[in-house]
Amino acid sequence: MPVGFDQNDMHKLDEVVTTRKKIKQGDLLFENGETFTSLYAIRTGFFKTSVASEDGREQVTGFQMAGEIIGLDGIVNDHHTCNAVALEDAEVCIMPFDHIEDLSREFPVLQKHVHKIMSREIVRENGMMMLLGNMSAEERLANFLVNLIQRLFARGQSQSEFILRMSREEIGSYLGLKLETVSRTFSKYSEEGIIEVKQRHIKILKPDALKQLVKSPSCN
Amino acid sequence: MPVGFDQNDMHKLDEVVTTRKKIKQGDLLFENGETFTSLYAIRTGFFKTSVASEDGREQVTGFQMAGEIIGLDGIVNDHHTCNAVALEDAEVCIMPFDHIEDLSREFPVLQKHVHKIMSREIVRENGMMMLLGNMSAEERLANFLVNLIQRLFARGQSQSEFILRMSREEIGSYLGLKLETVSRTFSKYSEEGIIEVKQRHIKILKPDALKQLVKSPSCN
DNA sequence: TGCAATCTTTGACGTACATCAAAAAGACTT
DNA sequence: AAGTCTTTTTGATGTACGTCAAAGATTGCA
Repeated sequence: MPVGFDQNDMHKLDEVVTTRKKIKQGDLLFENGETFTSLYAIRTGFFKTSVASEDGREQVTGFQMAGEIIGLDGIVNDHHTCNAVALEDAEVCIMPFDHIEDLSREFPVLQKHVHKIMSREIVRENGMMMLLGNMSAEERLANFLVNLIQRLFARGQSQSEFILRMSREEIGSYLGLKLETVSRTFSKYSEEGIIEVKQRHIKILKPDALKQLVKSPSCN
Repeated sequence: MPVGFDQNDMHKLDEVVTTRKKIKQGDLLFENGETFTSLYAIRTGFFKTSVASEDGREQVTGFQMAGEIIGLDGIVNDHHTCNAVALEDAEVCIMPFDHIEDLSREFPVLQKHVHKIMSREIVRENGMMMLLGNMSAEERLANFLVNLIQRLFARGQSQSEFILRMSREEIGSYLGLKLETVSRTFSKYSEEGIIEVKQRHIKILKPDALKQLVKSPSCN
């Protein structure tokens, strides 16, 4: 993943990434309370992470796609504090964290990489706090879509057309809204000709109109 | 800070922490856009961190007190993405991040420490997402107070009586509420005999009643 | 010591989103 | 292909919190 290695280094780094695991749609990769041992690099598929309150309310804390890392929450207390569920059949690389720590003492560039991944997550969550604390339903959904588009684009997929991997309820949970509000807001965009919505199939007609609705540093 | 060192190690670690800086109440420790060089360990005083949207809305992302670390947001892009303001006269240790990285390659226990600090922040923000996405005003404020009490207690201060370092507006911004709602909720608790409020002076009368209002894993 | 500025409280009223409900559209099963 | 289950959409109504406004309280400054 990181750059600046010779062949020999690469072999050592490969070690960290040897074991793979397939997760079926709907299955847990890890869950709250589980002992933390590894970070996971998503090779294919799509995940959501969520936390739950004592009385059972669920908050989706993120949607993760190929190339992204999950499991960082487990480092502090050697136990995971959130659940990670595959929203479609997926494959991950299991990266034992002890091993990552050993190697990143040896390779400064890996060390830096790990630090940046963690800091990026902190910054993303700062952006989510802004979204949840200050933004209207319309702004939240626009933000969500623009962010999704950017990440799909970075992976070489179409920016103008895609299929949502998650339900209205999961989007709502992520954005601090109820599913009905998410649905209504989709309909509103649709009426305004900004997007075309057919269930989970989304077509972006006016990307600029959408970006204009995003008044806040988009959360990466 | 971390344990498991001999004298010799300690001297090396001390290096990281040599430079100190005083910040006057109301002054910035760092701000959005500023180049990132260092993390800061708060020795004394009280800070808030906040992010701003394009159109100027502010979201307080955290309140930090003695012993806590700020600046982690700057690591990803070598620039800070939030503002850190002293809410009272403060003193911090400046810890150049390059130096931290060098030393943590040498000392596994420091390395682990750094990782845990970052992961702790991620978990805290997960809790904030739950708070902002799912909780009522009453639950949010109870959560805020219980968290504050715990942290003050950990520092040997009174759990039952303290002075808020921040305004109603800043509390509101942190909790995704308006200052009037914060004030009203304080008044409500007061009427119920749970706390006593005189401006920024808070006395906790029924700590258990407060804890019962917190239905979610308290955000550390 | 008084006056301005700021912060906090409280009241009256408005609104964005939640809730409740039911129909419509897909998806899954046998 | 029919039937069940789940998801999504849409409408009608409710409410928690926001907005606007004004009166204390506190702090700072001259």
